[in-house]
Amino acid sequence: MSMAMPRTAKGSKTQARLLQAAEDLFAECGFHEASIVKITEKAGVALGTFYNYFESKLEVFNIVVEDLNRRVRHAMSEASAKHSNRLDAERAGFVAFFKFTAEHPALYRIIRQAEFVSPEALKNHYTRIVDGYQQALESARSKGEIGDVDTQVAAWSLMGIGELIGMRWVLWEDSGEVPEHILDEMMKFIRRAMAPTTGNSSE
Amino acid sequence: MSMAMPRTAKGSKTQARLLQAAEDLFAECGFHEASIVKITEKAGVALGTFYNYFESKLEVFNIVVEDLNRRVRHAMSEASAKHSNRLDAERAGFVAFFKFTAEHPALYRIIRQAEFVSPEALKNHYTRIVDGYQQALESARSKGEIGDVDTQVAAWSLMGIGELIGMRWVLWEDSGEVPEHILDEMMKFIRRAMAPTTGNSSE
Amino acid sequence: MSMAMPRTAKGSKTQARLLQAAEDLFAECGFHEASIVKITEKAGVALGTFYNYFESKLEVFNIVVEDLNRRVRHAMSEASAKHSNRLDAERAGFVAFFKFTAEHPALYRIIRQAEFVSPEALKNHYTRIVDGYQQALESARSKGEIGDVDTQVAAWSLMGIGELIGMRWVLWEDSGEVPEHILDEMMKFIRRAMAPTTGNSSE
Amino acid sequence: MSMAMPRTAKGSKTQARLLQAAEDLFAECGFHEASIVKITEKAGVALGTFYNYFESKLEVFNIVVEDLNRRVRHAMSEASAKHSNRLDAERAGFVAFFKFTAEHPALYRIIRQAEFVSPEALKNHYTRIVDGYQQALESARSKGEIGDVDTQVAAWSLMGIGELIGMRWVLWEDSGEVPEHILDEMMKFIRRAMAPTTGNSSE
DNA sequence: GATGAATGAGTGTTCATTCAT
DNA sequence: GATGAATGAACACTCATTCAT
Repeated sequence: MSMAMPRTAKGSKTQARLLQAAEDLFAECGFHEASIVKITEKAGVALGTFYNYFESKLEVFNIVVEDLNRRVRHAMSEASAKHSNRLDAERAGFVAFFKFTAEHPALYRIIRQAEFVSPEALKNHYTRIVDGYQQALESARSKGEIGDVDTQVAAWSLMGIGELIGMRWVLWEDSGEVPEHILDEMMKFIRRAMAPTTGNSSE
Repeated sequence: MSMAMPRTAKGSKTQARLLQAAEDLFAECGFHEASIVKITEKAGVALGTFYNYFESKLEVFNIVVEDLNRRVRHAMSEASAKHSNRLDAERAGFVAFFKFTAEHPALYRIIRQAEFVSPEALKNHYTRIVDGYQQALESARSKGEIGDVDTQVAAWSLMGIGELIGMRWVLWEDSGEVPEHILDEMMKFIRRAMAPTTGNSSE
Repeated sequence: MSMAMPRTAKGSKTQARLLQAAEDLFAECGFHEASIVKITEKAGVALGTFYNYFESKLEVFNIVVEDLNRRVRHAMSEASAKHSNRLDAERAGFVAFFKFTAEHPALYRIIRQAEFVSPEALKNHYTRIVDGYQQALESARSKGEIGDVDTQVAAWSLMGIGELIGMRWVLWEDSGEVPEHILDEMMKFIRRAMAPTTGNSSE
Repeated sequence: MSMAMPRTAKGSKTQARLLQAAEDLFAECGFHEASIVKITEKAGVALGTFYNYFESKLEVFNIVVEDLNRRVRHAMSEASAKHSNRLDAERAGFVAFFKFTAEHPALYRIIRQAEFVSPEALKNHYTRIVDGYQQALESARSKGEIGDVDTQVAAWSLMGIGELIGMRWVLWEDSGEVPEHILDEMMKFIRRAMAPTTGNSSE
């Protein structure tokens, strides 16, 4: 949240290099294995330089998490924004999420670390994404694009679906891509779950 | 996986105490903070005793994960087994899962650590649970209890839904329980997603 | 000892600010905790500026010690000077010493650090004060104001008495003042010790 | 105060070696320069071994201070005890103090460090010694061996005299001994200061 | 003259693991 | 089988000092 602002352009560059190195290493080896030595080596600066820009390893972790969170939300909302229909937007959002995941495996890997490293960060990350979902769903529901679902539950469910499908197909498969047909099936699942109620009811 | 078998009854007890202490500490402070000293202290034995029963800290971690996985699956399948209808069974399974989560926060907390500590353990954990789901879904589909869904995608989706709803309401709320109406809404969501196809079309 | 002379008035001011900051910090947190960063921050200048005025942390420490020494001796001799009788002068000197101690706890705190930081500084500090005492005693003795005491031993003894009484009542008591009756008792002690020999002898 | 008790004889020996090494090094290079690496090297054990016996560097420092304090007081009281007259006892006590100082320069050097390292330790050290003095003086006064002095002020004064004479002649002189005549003069000074009042009055 | 980025040796401390008893 | 002393590599972090701008 804080992150001392460098006073010179050179300083900014160094700080950016350190942040990138930290993100990479957290993703690659996790919080505990990503030592300051490794981070500074990767960034090509001396050990002590780290502490010119960050107060602690924890601070840099939090910054990286915040940053990833901002970026993934940006990617998702930008992708959704191109579609007027909620369900199309939904699909686009998921595709963006999976793409981001493929390009930044750091997202999953780092978030999971947060449990013990910085519990608040973990909570914030999920809450922010879900809040975005929920707002979109509220609006879609009022337009009749989706059925009369509980948007909060639906939002957390969507987050969960994306999370595990992403883990299974993006992270665990070498391709790093959710195959088209899996994506289709997933969207079918979601559409049915939230379809506008045309008199059907399973209760 | 192996875990040297104790020769005497006393030995078995010591080993069990160590395992329990390890599980507690992994859940409480995470893999890295849970030192062997702490584990042996909590178990009430000398430091060296640990290595009479386990080859390494990693081994005990894997055993704990396997154990938790076995227990949660057991709890879920036992709960489901009481119901003949798949969707009722589904609900019962989720309830069992949330109950287990409430009683063993270790499940989440430890699994997340696995990412870097023992990636295989992470994969196994999810895969086993999902495989169980999938088989149940296959069978339910052939009986017409659920629609013509892709069981693999559905299984991972259910896992994801349970995972995040559990995190949000069991782990993050003091009550440690998913409120009844949230559970209902979640089941509605799932039922609609997998409802037997009665001529509906989502395109 | 040297201390590079600033070329400009602004420079002199900066140097003075650094010296004051250093004195304050040495007194407050000790030599080792008083980092250059803290000193420059307190002085309101950039880190590097420190080295425009001082060669090293040690140099500034020595200067601070010398300075305190000069000031305390000045305070004491000025106070004594107002009295013609040695024993009255003595009392006035002690009062001045205690007052200085109260206003500059740095004196004790810094001097004690000197043991390892700059042994010479420690030695100089005490020697100079004691030398002053001794000269005054010599002169007083020749005038018959005090008895036939060994002035060197007496001088060191007086120093010791002042040192510990000051520590006990000025430094350790919140009041920061030696109570009147303690001062009186102390002076009685000293007077008797050095009283002109009127034929009494305790041997 | 605490200091984990070793469970085996070997452990006790190691702990004792570490304590001795710590005392030596604190005396030789001061608290800050006496690193754990140096201490363990001097003790001939591995770095980590230190932490089997002490919780921190500070703890070992406090223990060393307490220990020195106990020993010097023991040496002094033992020496005084042989004399029935207070003034003789006084002299013997000082001699013992100077002897201890010569053999354990650590005493001064370490105590002075305490200012910032462990202020309580500093206070305790002086207070305990002075308290002992004061009691002895009380008793001597009631027996008429010394005059009607304020024992508290006298005790702190004696402490101060011993402190500075010791520093000047034991620590700063190569001989490491207070020359006989200096000792004599010092005792004369003290005797006069506390002589039984035979009708004299300096006011 | 003033700045602040960069350095890297050094610190206290932790901890999984080994092994003699 | 149980113990606990011993190990030493590793860690996060500090700080006096240098130097290009």
